[in-house]
Amino acid sequence: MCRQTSLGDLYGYLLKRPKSSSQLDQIHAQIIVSGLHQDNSLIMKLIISLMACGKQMIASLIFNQVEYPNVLWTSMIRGYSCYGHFRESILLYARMRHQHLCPNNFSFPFVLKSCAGLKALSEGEQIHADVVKLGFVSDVFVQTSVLDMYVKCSRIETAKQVFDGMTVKNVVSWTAIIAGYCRHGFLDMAQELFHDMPVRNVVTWNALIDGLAQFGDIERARWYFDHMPEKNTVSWTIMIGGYSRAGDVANARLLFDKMIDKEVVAWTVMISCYVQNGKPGEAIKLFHEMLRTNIMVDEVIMLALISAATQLGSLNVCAWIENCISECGFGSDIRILNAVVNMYVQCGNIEKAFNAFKKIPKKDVISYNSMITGYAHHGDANCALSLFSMMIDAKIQPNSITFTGILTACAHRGLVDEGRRYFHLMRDLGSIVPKMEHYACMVDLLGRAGFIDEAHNLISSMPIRPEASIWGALLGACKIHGNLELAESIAQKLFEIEPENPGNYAILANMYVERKMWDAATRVRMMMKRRGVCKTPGSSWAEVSQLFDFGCQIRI
DNA sequence: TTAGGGTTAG
Repeated sequence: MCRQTSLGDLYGYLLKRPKSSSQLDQIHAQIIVSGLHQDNSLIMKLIISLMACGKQMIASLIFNQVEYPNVLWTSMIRGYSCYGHFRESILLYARMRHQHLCPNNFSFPFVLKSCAGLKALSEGEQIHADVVKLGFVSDVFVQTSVLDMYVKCSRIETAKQVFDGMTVKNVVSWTAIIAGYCRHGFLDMAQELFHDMPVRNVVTWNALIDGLAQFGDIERARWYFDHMPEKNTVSWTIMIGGYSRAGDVANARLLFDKMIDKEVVAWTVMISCYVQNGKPGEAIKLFHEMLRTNIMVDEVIMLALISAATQLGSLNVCAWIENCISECGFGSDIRILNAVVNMYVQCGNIEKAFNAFKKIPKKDVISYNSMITGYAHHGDANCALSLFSMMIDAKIQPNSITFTGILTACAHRGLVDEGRRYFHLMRDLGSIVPKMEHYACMVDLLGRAGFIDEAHNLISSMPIRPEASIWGALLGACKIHGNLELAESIAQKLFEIEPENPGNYAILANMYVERKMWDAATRVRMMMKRRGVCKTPGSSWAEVSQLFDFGCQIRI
């Protein structure tokens, strides 16, 4: 760009929406050199372009240097909102109001979208108050945004009140409230409004079909799909997704094959359909088919594919996926990198999981949790614990899932002292209130190691009602350590809480058999028969083997 | 301003 760039040239460059930030730097420099840095119209285009390529910090600096920003406030609010910086968008709106500046009809839809995105109801309500106070109640754009904000913040009744109060409604307002009812499962209300509304567009039809498909009324969804006046790719995709959720892979594929213009979303839905319905091989096959088209692979389809590989459990496929990830340039997407760690953990290859973990440049709590849990299930408590130390050193705040992993690791290896220490550390370090699974680990750990009273006391001290699995762990410990008296009282409790679980009967009966207390064993066996527990399907292998020990006939 | 995709720790 030459130094004597005209104003027209600068507009031209900005209207082309250049993607490279170095180009934008040059344009910005040129604007300054030309003394146009207070030209709001030009700066507005620069700000939007900067936002589009993720340079919101620079956009903000430029904005702050403009003496009379006027309409630029809205540009900034819009830029933040459109590129997902919802918090910044709301904060800027607040700053604007703090300076007693008045938002315009374009500011509201964007800042309200940010509130919706964050489910920031309280902020949304304050902005709604501004809408009323500043006289935008008859603006259909603004009112529809208010309505939609309430829908997304799960305040469907308030949204309906706003809708009813609107003096002017358009197809978007009607669609927004119908989509709101669909989202919350009020399908009758949605259908009533759908039939009442004067004009419908394809978005309205799609919203209703999606609602019906989401909530399982796939046949009615199909009826609307077949009767809609015009379909777009979204309509087809919604219907395929509906069949997928209903487990109807054949119909999903039938529609997918009939689709003319398949874009990446449709491919993702079909691939996920195979994954969610236990056909990961088909998912991979379909992805290969997609690669033969001109469709661009994106992060979302890559995550669906990782899911397929995780389910498939083939290391060759995993390696191929890793290759795809680096070829596509997704190597810095933390969601993808975490999913890869999990993929190897689930496939049982802890070394490869750790290699993938090491490659994550900026690890987050999920990265650490995936790996710690991987080690825990793999029985490698030392690695799990040292990773925990690394996590603390890296200033990553552990959460309740981290401690579930740590306590599981301790329980697997019988590390009682460490388990006790981490159980207490949980509160001290992270102010984390122990949940059911933490208590379950501790009871299992203490009980197996023979600290039955301590485990029992821990259960008694629980502020939440212990689940059957907690008592089950203690019953198992009683069996290991031959504490019949406590086992009897726990078993009685379990017979009431989960009378259908054959394992509890089997443990108690086996304990009687070990002591040659035949009558007592028979009583348990009779109770089990009376309740038809033997025939309960879905027993775990541990339970089944216990039943065989007990001499009970079980049909598998 | 309204409609469609995925995922990770338990």
